[in-house]
Amino acid sequence: MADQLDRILAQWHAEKPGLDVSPMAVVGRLSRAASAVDARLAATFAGHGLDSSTFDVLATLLRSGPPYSLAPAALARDAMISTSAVAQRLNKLEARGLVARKANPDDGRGTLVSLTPAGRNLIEAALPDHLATEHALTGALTKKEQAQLAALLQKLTDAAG
Amino acid sequence: MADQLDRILAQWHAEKPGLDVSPMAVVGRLSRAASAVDARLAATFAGHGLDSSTFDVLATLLRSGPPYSLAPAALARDAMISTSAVAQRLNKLEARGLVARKANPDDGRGTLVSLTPAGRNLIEAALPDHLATEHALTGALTKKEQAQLAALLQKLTDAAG
DNA sequence: TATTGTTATACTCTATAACTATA
DNA sequence: TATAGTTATAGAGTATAACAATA
Repeated sequence: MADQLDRILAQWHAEKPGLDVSPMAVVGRLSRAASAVDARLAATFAGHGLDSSTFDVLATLLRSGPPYSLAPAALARDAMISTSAVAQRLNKLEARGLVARKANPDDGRGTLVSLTPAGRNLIEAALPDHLATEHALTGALTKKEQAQLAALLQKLTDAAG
Repeated sequence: MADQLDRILAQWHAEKPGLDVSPMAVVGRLSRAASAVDARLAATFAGHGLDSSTFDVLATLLRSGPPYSLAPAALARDAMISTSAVAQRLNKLEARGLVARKANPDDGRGTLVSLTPAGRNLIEAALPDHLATEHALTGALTKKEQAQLAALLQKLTDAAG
Protein backbone atom coordinates (compact mmCIF):
# COMPACT_ATOMS: atom_id res chain seq x y z
CA MET A 1 0.00 0.00 0.00
CA ALA A 2 2.18 2.76 -1.35
CA ASP A 3 1.16 6.21 -0.24
CA GLN A 4 1.86 9.47 -2.01
CA LEU A 5 5.26 9.79 -0.41
CA ASP A 6 6.29 6.33 -1.59
CA ARG A 7 5.36 7.41 -5.12
CA ILE A 8 7.37 10.61 -4.78
CA LEU A 9 10.41 8.64 -3.60
CA ALA A 10 10.00 6.23 -6.50
CA GLN A 11 9.98 9.15 -8.93
CA TRP A 12 13.18 10.52 -7.47
CA HIS A 13 14.84 7.09 -7.67
CA ALA A 14 13.92 6.88 -11.33
CA GLU A 15 14.99 10.42 -12.20
CA LYS A 16 18.03 10.70 -9.91
CA PRO A 17 19.22 7.15 -9.22
CA GLY A 18 22.50 8.44 -7.80
CA LEU A 19 20.95 10.54 -5.05
CA ASP A 20 20.18 9.27 -1.56
CA VAL A 21 16.71 10.70 -1.03
CA SER A 22 15.99 8.65 2.07
CA PRO A 23 15.71 11.71 4.37
CA MET A 24 12.70 12.78 2.33
CA ALA A 25 10.77 9.86 3.76
CA VAL A 26 11.16 11.31 7.25
CA VAL A 27 10.91 15.01 6.45
CA GLY A 28 8.04 14.55 4.03
CA ARG A 29 6.04 12.48 6.49
CA LEU A 30 6.73 14.97 9.24
CA SER A 31 5.27 17.73 7.13
CA ARG A 32 2.23 15.70 6.14
CA ALA A 33 1.57 14.53 9.68
CA ALA A 34 1.74 18.09 10.99
CA SER A 35 -0.70 19.26 8.31
CA ALA A 36 -3.15 16.44 8.92
CA VAL A 37 -3.07 16.93 12.69
CA ASP A 38 -3.46 20.70 12.34
CA ALA A 39 -6.52 20.20 10.17
CA ARG A 40 -8.13 17.93 12.75
CA LEU A 41 -7.39 20.32 15.60
CA ALA A 42 -8.73 23.25 13.56
CA ALA A 43 -12.05 21.46 13.11
CA THR A 44 -12.45 21.15 16.88
CA PHE A 45 -11.49 24.79 17.40
CA ALA A 46 -13.99 25.89 14.78
CA GLY A 47 -16.73 24.14 16.71
CA HIS A 48 -16.12 26.68 19.46
CA GLY A 49 -15.73 29.70 17.20
CA LEU A 50 -11.96 29.61 17.57
CA ASP A 51 -8.93 29.09 15.40
CA SER A 52 -5.61 27.72 16.52
CA SER A 53 -3.98 31.08 17.27
CA THR A 54 -7.01 32.28 19.23
CA PHE A 55 -7.09 29.03 21.16
CA ASP A 56 -3.38 29.36 21.88
CA VAL A 57 -3.76 32.79 23.43
CA LEU A 58 -6.68 31.76 25.63
CA ALA A 59 -5.04 28.47 26.60
CA THR A 60 -1.78 30.20 27.46
CA LEU A 61 -3.65 32.54 29.79
CA LEU A 62 -5.58 29.66 31.36
CA ARG A 63 -2.61 27.45 32.03
CA SER A 64 -0.71 30.36 33.56
CA GLY A 65 -3.11 29.94 36.51
CA PRO A 66 -4.91 32.57 38.56
CA PRO A 67 -5.30 35.47 37.95
CA TYR A 68 -5.09 34.30 34.30
CA SER A 69 -3.16 37.38 33.37
CA LEU A 70 0.01 37.86 31.31
CA ALA A 71 1.98 40.62 29.61
CA PRO A 72 1.74 40.79 25.80
CA ALA A 73 5.47 40.13 25.60
CA ALA A 74 5.01 36.81 27.39
CA LEU A 75 2.30 35.82 24.90
CA ALA A 76 4.58 36.77 22.01
CA ARG A 77 7.42 34.64 23.39
CA ASP A 78 5.13 31.71 23.91
CA ALA A 79 3.64 31.84 20.41
CA MET A 80 6.98 32.77 18.80
CA ILE A 81 5.51 35.76 16.96
CA SER A 82 6.14 39.51 17.08
CA THR A 83 4.61 41.70 19.74
CA SER A 84 2.72 43.55 17.03
CA ALA A 85 1.12 40.32 15.86
CA VAL A 86 0.07 39.72 19.48
CA ALA A 87 -1.38 43.22 19.75
CA GLN A 88 -3.49 42.60 16.69
CA ARG A 89 -4.71 39.23 17.96
CA LEU A 90 -5.57 40.87 21.25
CA ASN A 91 -7.55 43.60 19.48
CA LYS A 92 -9.84 40.94 18.03
CA LEU A 93 -10.12 38.97 21.25
CA GLU A 94 -10.87 42.14 23.18
CA ALA A 95 -13.54 43.14 20.65
CA ARG A 96 -15.17 39.76 21.25
CA GLY A 97 -15.03 40.30 25.00
CA LEU A 98 -12.79 37.27 25.59
CA VAL A 99 -9.83 39.12 27.07
CA ALA A 100 -9.38 42.49 28.78
CA ARG A 101 -6.34 44.75 28.89
CA LYS A 102 -5.40 46.59 32.07
CA ALA A 103 -2.45 48.76 32.99
CA ASN A 104 0.31 46.87 34.78
CA PRO A 105 0.34 48.33 38.31
CA ASP A 106 4.05 47.52 38.68
CA ASP A 107 5.22 49.08 35.41
CA GLY A 108 3.54 52.10 33.89
CA ARG A 109 4.69 51.07 30.42
CA GLY A 110 3.19 47.64 30.64
CA THR A 111 -0.14 46.02 29.98
CA LEU A 112 -1.67 42.92 31.51
CA VAL A 113 -3.98 40.79 29.45
CA SER A 114 -6.57 38.77 31.37
CA LEU A 115 -9.26 36.27 30.54
CA THR A 116 -12.72 37.76 30.97
CA PRO A 117 -15.40 35.49 32.46
CA ALA A 118 -16.61 34.88 28.90
CA GLY A 119 -13.10 34.03 27.76
CA ARG A 120 -12.61 31.76 30.73
CA ASN A 121 -15.87 29.95 30.01
CA LEU A 122 -15.00 29.55 26.34
CA ILE A 123 -11.55 28.09 26.86
CA GLU A 124 -12.78 25.85 29.71
CA ALA A 125 -15.39 24.46 27.32
CA ALA A 126 -13.03 24.10 24.37
CA LEU A 127 -10.18 22.48 26.26
CA PRO A 128 -11.85 19.10 26.95
CA ASP A 129 -12.95 18.87 23.31
CA HIS A 130 -9.46 19.71 22.17
CA LEU A 131 -7.97 17.06 24.44
CA ALA A 132 -10.51 14.55 23.20
CA THR A 133 -9.36 15.22 19.64
CA GLU A 134 -5.73 14.84 20.65
CA HIS A 135 -6.52 11.60 22.47
CA ALA A 136 -8.33 10.32 19.38
CA LEU A 137 -5.26 11.04 17.27
CA THR A 138 -2.60 9.70 19.59
CA GLY A 139 -4.81 6.77 20.56
CA ALA A 140 -3.72 5.11 17.33
CA LEU A 141 -0.36 4.65 19.04
CA THR A 142 0.47 2.68 22.16
CA LYS A 143 1.80 4.59 25.15
CA LYS A 144 5.23 3.24 24.35
CA GLU A 145 4.99 4.36 20.74
CA GLN A 146 3.85 7.80 21.87
CA ALA A 147 6.88 8.11 24.09
CA GLN A 148 9.15 6.92 21.27
CA LEU A 149 7.60 9.39 18.85
CA ALA A 150 7.93 12.29 21.26
CA ALA A 151 11.58 11.42 21.88
CA LEU A 152 12.41 11.09 18.19
CA LEU A 153 10.68 14.39 17.39
CA GLN A 154 12.65 16.01 20.16
CA LYS A 155 15.91 14.72 18.68
CA LEU A 156 14.95 16.07 15.29
CA THR A 157 13.99 19.44 16.73
CA ASP A 158 17.31 19.65 18.54
CA ALA A 159 19.15 18.83 15.31
CA ALA A 160 17.26 21.62 13.57
CA GLY A 161 18.43 24.04 16.19
CA MET B 1 16.73 19.31 30.94
CA ALA B 2 13.13 20.40 30.71
CA ASP B 3 12.25 22.02 27.44
CA GLN B 4 9.44 24.45 26.80
CA LEU B 5 6.93 21.69 26.26
CA ASP B 6 7.80 20.09 29.59
CA ARG B 7 7.11 23.43 31.24
CA ILE B 8 3.79 23.74 29.43
CA LEU B 9 2.77 20.26 30.58
CA ALA B 10 3.79 21.10 34.13
CA GLN B 11 1.59 24.20 34.01
CA TRP B 12 -1.37 22.15 32.87
CA HIS B 13 -0.79 19.59 35.62
CA ALA B 14 -0.81 22.37 38.18
CA GLU B 15 -3.86 24.15 36.80
CA LYS B 16 -5.88 21.10 35.68
CA PRO B 17 -4.66 18.16 37.77
CA GLY B 18 -7.64 16.06 36.69
CA LEU B 19 -6.96 16.23 32.97
CA ASP B 20 -4.81 13.77 31.06
CA VAL B 21 -2.77 16.13 28.92
CA SER B 22 -0.30 13.47 27.80
CA PRO B 23 -1.27 13.73 24.10
CA MET B 24 0.04 17.31 24.15
CA ALA B 25 3.54 15.94 24.53
CA VAL B 26 3.24 14.24 21.15
CA VAL B 27 1.15 16.81 19.30
CA GLY B 28 3.09 19.76 20.66
CA ARG B 29 6.43 18.24 19.74
CA LEU B 30 5.13 17.37 16.29
CA SER B 31 4.22 20.97 15.70
CA ARG B 32 7.53 22.27 16.99
CA ALA B 33 9.56 19.76 15.02
CA ALA B 34 7.74 20.68 11.83
CA SER B 35 8.35 24.39 12.43
CA ALA B 36 12.01 23.91 13.23
CA VAL B 37 12.59 21.71 10.18
CA ASP B 38 10.69 24.11 7.92
CA ALA B 39 12.86 26.97 9.10
CA ARG B 40 16.04 25.04 8.29
CA LEU B 41 14.80 24.04 4.86
CA ALA B 42 13.71 27.62 4.14
CA ALA B 43 17.22 28.86 4.83
CA THR B 44 18.63 26.52 2.19
CA PHE B 45 15.95 27.52 -0.30
CA ALA B 46 16.66 31.20 0.31
CA GLY B 47 20.29 30.60 -0.61
CA HIS B 48 19.05 29.80 -4.11
CA GLY B 49 16.50 32.60 -4.33
CA LEU B 50 13.66 30.19 -3.63
CA ASP B 51 11.02 29.60 -1.01
CA SER B 52 9.44 26.30 -0.18
CA SER B 53 6.45 26.64 -2.51
CA THR B 54 8.64 27.69 -5.42
CA PHE B 55 10.99 24.82 -4.74
CA ASP B 56 8.06 22.44 -4.61
CA VAL B 57 6.80 23.44 -8.04
CA LEU B 58 10.22 23.13 -9.66
CA ALA B 59 11.01 19.88 -7.86
CA THR B 60 7.68 18.37 -8.84
CA LEU B 61 8.41 19.15 -12.48
CA LEU B 62 11.94 17.74 -12.21
CA ARG B 63 10.98 14.48 -10.57
CA SER B 64 8.23 13.93 -13.13
CA GLY B 65 11.09 13.17 -15.56
CA PRO B 66 11.52 14.24 -19.18
CA PRO B 67 10.06 16.33 -20.69
CA TYR B 68 9.66 17.97 -17.23
CA SER B 69 6.17 19.08 -18.10
CA LEU B 70 2.89 18.86 -16.17
CA ALA B 71 -0.62 20.27 -16.25
CA PRO B 72 -1.46 22.94 -13.64
CA ALA B 73 -4.10 20.61 -12.21
CA ALA B 74 -1.42 18.01 -11.48
CA LEU B 75 0.65 20.62 -9.67
CA ALA B 76 -2.38 21.67 -7.66
CA ARG B 77 -3.10 18.07 -6.61
CA ASP B 78 0.49 17.53 -5.63
CA ALA B 79 0.73 20.69 -3.54
CA MET B 80 -2.81 20.32 -2.17
CA ILE B 81 -3.80 23.88 -3.09
CA SER B 82 -6.37 25.38 -5.45
CA THR B 83 -5.74 25.70 -9.17
CA SER B 84 -5.94 29.47 -8.82
CA ALA B 85 -3.15 29.42 -6.28
CA VAL B 86 -1.11 27.38 -8.76
CA ALA B 87 -1.84 29.85 -11.56
CA GLN B 88 -0.56 32.68 -9.42
CA ARG B 89 2.59 30.82 -8.44
CA LEU B 90 3.17 30.05 -12.11
CA ASN B 91 2.78 33.71 -13.05
CA LYS B 92 5.70 34.54 -10.83
CA LEU B 93 7.83 31.63 -11.94
CA GLU B 94 7.12 32.45 -15.59
CA ALA B 95 8.04 36.10 -15.03
CA ARG B 96 11.38 34.89 -13.64
CA GLY B 97 11.89 32.68 -16.68
CA LEU B 98 11.97 29.47 -14.64
CA VAL B 99 8.94 27.79 -16.21
CA ALA B 100 7.12 28.19 -19.52
CA ARG B 101 3.48 27.56 -20.36
CA LYS B 102 2.48 25.96 -23.65
CA ALA B 103 -0.85 24.81 -25.01
CA ASN B 104 -1.53 21.12 -24.47
CA PRO B 105 -1.50 19.59 -27.97
CA ASP B 106 -3.90 16.86 -26.85
CA ASP B 107 -6.51 19.10 -25.22
CA GLY B 108 -7.25 22.59 -26.45
CA ARG B 109 -8.43 23.64 -23.00
CA GLY B 110 -5.28 22.54 -21.28
CA THR B 111 -1.88 24.02 -20.52
CA LEU B 112 1.43 22.30 -19.99
CA VAL B 113 3.96 23.83 -17.64
CA SER B 114 7.60 23.03 -18.34
CA LEU B 115 10.92 23.78 -16.75
CA THR B 116 12.95 26.23 -18.83
CA PRO B 117 16.70 25.60 -19.06
CA ALA B 118 17.15 28.26 -16.38
CA GLY B 119 14.54 26.57 -14.19
CA ARG B 120 16.17 23.21 -14.75
CA ASN B 121 19.58 24.58 -13.82
CA LEU B 122 18.22 26.23 -10.70
CA ILE B 123 16.44 23.18 -9.33
CA GLU B 124 19.35 20.90 -10.23
CA ALA B 125 21.62 23.19 -8.22
CA ALA B 126 19.25 23.58 -5.29
CA LEU B 127 18.36 19.90 -4.94
CA PRO B 128 21.75 18.65 -3.66
CA ASP B 129 21.87 21.49 -1.14
CA HIS B 130 18.36 20.68 -0.02
CA LEU B 131 19.22 17.01 0.38
CA ALA B 132 22.34 17.93 2.31
CA THR B 133 20.19 19.92 4.73
CA GLU B 134 17.78 17.03 5.10
CA HIS B 135 20.67 14.63 5.69
CA ALA B 136 22.07 16.96 8.31
CA LEU B 137 18.74 16.95 10.12
CA THR B 138 17.96 13.26 9.91
CA GLY B 139 21.58 12.37 10.56
CA ALA B 140 20.89 12.97 14.25
CA LEU B 141 18.89 9.73 14.10
CA THR B 142 20.11 6.25 13.30
CA LYS B 143 18.70 4.56 10.21
CA LYS B 144 16.56 2.42 12.48
CA GLU B 145 15.25 5.47 14.32
CA GLN B 146 14.48 7.17 11.02
CA ALA B 147 12.43 4.18 9.93
CA GLN B 148 10.64 4.11 13.29
CA LEU B 149 9.90 7.81 13.10
CA ALA B 150 8.56 7.56 9.55
CA ALA B 151 6.32 4.66 10.54
CA LEU B 152 4.98 6.39 13.63
CA LEU B 153 4.28 9.58 11.69
CA GLN B 154 2.48 7.53 9.10
CA LYS B 155 0.28 5.98 11.77
CA LEU B 156 -0.54 9.39 13.16
CA THR B 157 -1.33 10.75 9.70
CA ASP B 158 -3.63 7.82 9.04
CA ALA B 159 -5.41 8.44 12.33
CA ALA B 160 -5.88 12.10 11.39
CA GLY B 161 -6.85 11.38 7.80
C1' DT C 1 18.69 55.76 26.29
C1' DA C 2 16.24 51.48 26.57
C1' DT C 3 11.92 49.11 26.97
C1' DT C 4 6.75 48.13 26.50
C1' DG C 5 3.15 48.25 23.69
C1' DT C 6 0.18 50.00 19.85
C1' DT C 7 -0.85 51.48 15.28
C1' DA C 8 0.00 52.44 10.29
C1' DT C 9 1.45 50.38 6.43
C1' DA C 10 2.70 47.13 3.10
C1' DC C 11 3.39 42.50 1.73
C1' DT C 12 2.44 37.63 0.90
C1' DC C 13 -0.50 34.02 0.31
C1' DT C 14 -4.78 32.09 -0.38
C1' DA C 15 -9.63 30.99 -1.81
C1' DT C 16 -14.14 32.29 -4.05
C1' DA C 17 -16.33 33.77 -7.87
C1' DA C 18 -16.54 35.39 -12.56
C1' DC C 19 -14.91 34.59 -17.09
C1' DT C 20 -12.92 32.41 -21.48
C1' DA C 21 -12.29 28.65 -24.25
C1' DT C 22 -12.71 23.95 -25.43
C1' DA C 23 -14.67 19.05 -24.89
C1' DT D 1 -23.15 20.91 -19.73
C1' DA D 2 -18.76 19.93 -17.86
C1' DT D 3 -13.89 20.76 -17.62
C1' DA D 4 -9.18 23.42 -17.70
C1' DG D 5 -7.24 27.40 -16.68
C1' DT D 6 -6.80 32.45 -15.65
C1' DT D 7 -7.86 36.71 -13.45
C1' DA D 8 -10.23 39.94 -10.29
C1' DT D 9 -11.20 40.55 -5.85
C1' DA D 10 -11.26 40.27 -1.04
C1' DG D 11 -9.72 38.34 3.25
C1' DA D 12 -6.48 36.70 6.71
C1' DG D 13 -2.18 36.95 8.73
C1' DT D 14 2.22 38.77 9.38
C1' DA D 15 6.33 41.87 9.99
C1' DT D 16 8.75 46.45 9.69
C1' DA D 17 8.84 50.89 11.04
C1' DA D 18 7.08 54.89 13.33
C1' DC D 19 5.17 56.44 17.48
C1' DA D 20 3.83 57.28 22.53
C1' DA D 21 4.71 56.61 27.19
C1' DT D 22 7.47 55.18 30.97
C1' DA D 23 11.84 53.26 33.18
